[in-house]
Amino acid sequence: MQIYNKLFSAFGPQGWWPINGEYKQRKLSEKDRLEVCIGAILTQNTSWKNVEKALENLHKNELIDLKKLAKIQDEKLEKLIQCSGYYRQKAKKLKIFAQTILKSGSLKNFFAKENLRDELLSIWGVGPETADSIILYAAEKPVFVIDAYTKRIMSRFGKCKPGVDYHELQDYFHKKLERNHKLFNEYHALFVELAKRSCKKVPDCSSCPIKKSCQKVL
DNA sequence: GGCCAGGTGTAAA
DNA sequence: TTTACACATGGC
Repeated sequence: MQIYNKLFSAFGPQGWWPINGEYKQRKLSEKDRLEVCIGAILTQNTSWKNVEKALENLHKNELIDLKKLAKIQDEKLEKLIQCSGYYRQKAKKLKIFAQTILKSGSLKNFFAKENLRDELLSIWGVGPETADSIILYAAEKPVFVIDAYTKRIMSRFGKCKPGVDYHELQDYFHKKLERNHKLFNEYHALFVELAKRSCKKVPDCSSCPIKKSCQKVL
């Protein structure tokens, strides 16, 4: 919580996860939530910049739509999301995702499932981070999202080992923080913001790609 | 030109 | 169970 407070006072509220190019505070629509899911898959090991372009292409073609995604031709979808990298894999992932959700009828129904996280993880192409991003940012339920930034920064802060296991670090946050999806949303966004910034000095960071970022808030 | 980006699935050791 | 590798584009 101390780190959170430092980050928050340094960077302020992030209002995270851009929907259709802007930061929304209001209640998410079904389409908003679907866009978040699609974004979560497209951003796998990929910069958000590239994902934004792909999302824009999908919007233009009215493809933020489960039924359309479920049956679109592979080649067409691949072309639209090409700029986000791994486009053949991701096209397949999006289709499988849409087809799976449709079995429940809607995202709303799917999100209401008791064991939502396991359901998500059983979908091909959805791993722990993608599943948790969807739960936190689309379903708005409190799970803490761990990503490469979080691991790196926390190990810099001496809170974990560099190669810490995903769930081990997630448990750390779950035990320390109150279960509040807005807090988790903000916290994860602050980590990403920190990682994007630059700074002067940190002990032990000579080879860290984000060495310039961390010291500022320490 | 090399490294990194809001990872995941698969197959070999 | 752990490790290595494929997947692919764009920015710096």
